[in-house]
Amino acid sequence: MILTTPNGMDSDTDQPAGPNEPRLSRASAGRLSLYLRSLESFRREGLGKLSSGQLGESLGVSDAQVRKDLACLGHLGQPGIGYSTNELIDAIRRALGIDREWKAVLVGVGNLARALLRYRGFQQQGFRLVALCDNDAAKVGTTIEGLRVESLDDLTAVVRKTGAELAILTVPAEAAQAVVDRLAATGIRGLLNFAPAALKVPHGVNLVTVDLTVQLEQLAFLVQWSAPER
Amino acid sequence: MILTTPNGMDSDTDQPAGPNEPRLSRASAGRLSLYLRSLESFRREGLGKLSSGQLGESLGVSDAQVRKDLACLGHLGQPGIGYSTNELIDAIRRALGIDREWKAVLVGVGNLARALLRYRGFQQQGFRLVALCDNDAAKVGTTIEGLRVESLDDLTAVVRKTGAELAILTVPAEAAQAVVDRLAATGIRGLLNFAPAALKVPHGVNLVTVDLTVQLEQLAFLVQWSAPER
DNA sequence: GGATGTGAACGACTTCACAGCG
DNA sequence: CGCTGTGAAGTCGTTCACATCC
Repeated sequence: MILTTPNGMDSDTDQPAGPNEPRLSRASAGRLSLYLRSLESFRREGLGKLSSGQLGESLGVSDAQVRKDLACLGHLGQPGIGYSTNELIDAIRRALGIDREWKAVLVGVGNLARALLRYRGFQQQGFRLVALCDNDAAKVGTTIEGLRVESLDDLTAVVRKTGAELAILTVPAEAAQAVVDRLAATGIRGLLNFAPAALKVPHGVNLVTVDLTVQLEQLAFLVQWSAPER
Repeated sequence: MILTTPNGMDSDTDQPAGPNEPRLSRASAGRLSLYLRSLESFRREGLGKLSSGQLGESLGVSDAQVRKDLACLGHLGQPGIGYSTNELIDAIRRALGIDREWKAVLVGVGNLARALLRYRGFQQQGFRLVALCDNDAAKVGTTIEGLRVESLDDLTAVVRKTGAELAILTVPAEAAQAVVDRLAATGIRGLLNFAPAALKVPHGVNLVTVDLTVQLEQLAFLVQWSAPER
């Protein structure tokens, strides 16, 4: 499988062209995650089969869009019948690369980090937080949710020992780039960044940034220019 | 100003067509937030003027893209010179509707809520958390960061008294839809949802969902299908 | 009949390229 | 000359419509 690489904005995932299977755009990948969430919910309700229309409706996506997205994963649907919930879930997890466990190290032990540590949703999707790092000497050595806080200086050792491939950044914006550079040097392959900063990552390291302020601003924008006049 | 309404996916911001100023796509709006972050950083460094190239480079956006985005805000650039940092910041804040204070009520007092409460970035961008609600009787009446936790049953009164227009949802996925319905009834106009659930909002209420698991999945996807074979 | 898979049409967004201004 | 603003061209993604299969 190969993914299409439209505009950049973050990450620098250059695609070193593999075999020419049907391409999976990043937009599709984003929706696949959502389909997965819906499908799991449908499965809990005991629904074994569903149509593109049903799946789409729950998310506000057109049936055609759903079929297009799913078509990339192979011939999973049966005309006249629909898709098997279980097969879809498996196929999507495979396509997203989450049909296995991913280990992540959490860098920056603040309130957000604590919240993420206690969040069960990550585990459920196969993400495991295996280590904690911070440069605050007062925090190093303390234990949170069963994990000992390690020094930032030991980053390389920690990554190597735990085998973490991903890192979650919950450090202040000013410190973020420096931490990224150190993380890149450890061979980490993916970064989930919560700092409100535009980060540069070297080739081969993937970056996804979640800027909560940006999300709030988008919301304000929508509200501001939507219906009822004020 | 009026915004273009491409595909839905979340929110239901129907655009009741206003005067035909240059349109601001949602994609552009997302970038404007990022420009803003960069511009503030440039300003802190004392940079009074900059070009579309400089601004774009810091974010991995082409200079042409930056100019196109900024062109919607009026004639701000001077050929041969560039843009004024201050003017740009003001114009973007106006365009995004954040040239004023937005009050928000936080519903669901868990770890994430605590992290958000302590996060200073919101205040800095003009977002103020003015109230806290939870349906857990054990939490009601306690105080966090100077805010008293109110009962969910008092939601309407709380919203009315504080004048909150936005709500931030940090409740479990199962509870989310019910809370949304109650919030919608209070006349809230925007929702920032952190629950991993596909929510339905009535007409006139705007929704932005931040699903942290989705973001991690995107990252796994990128790493999985990027360079170095494993 | 009911639902999939898919080319073709369409629309939105991005990049290109250049005229025009400071 | 440098940089903006902008039509034109190009690319990407979504919707339509229908042949096809159960």
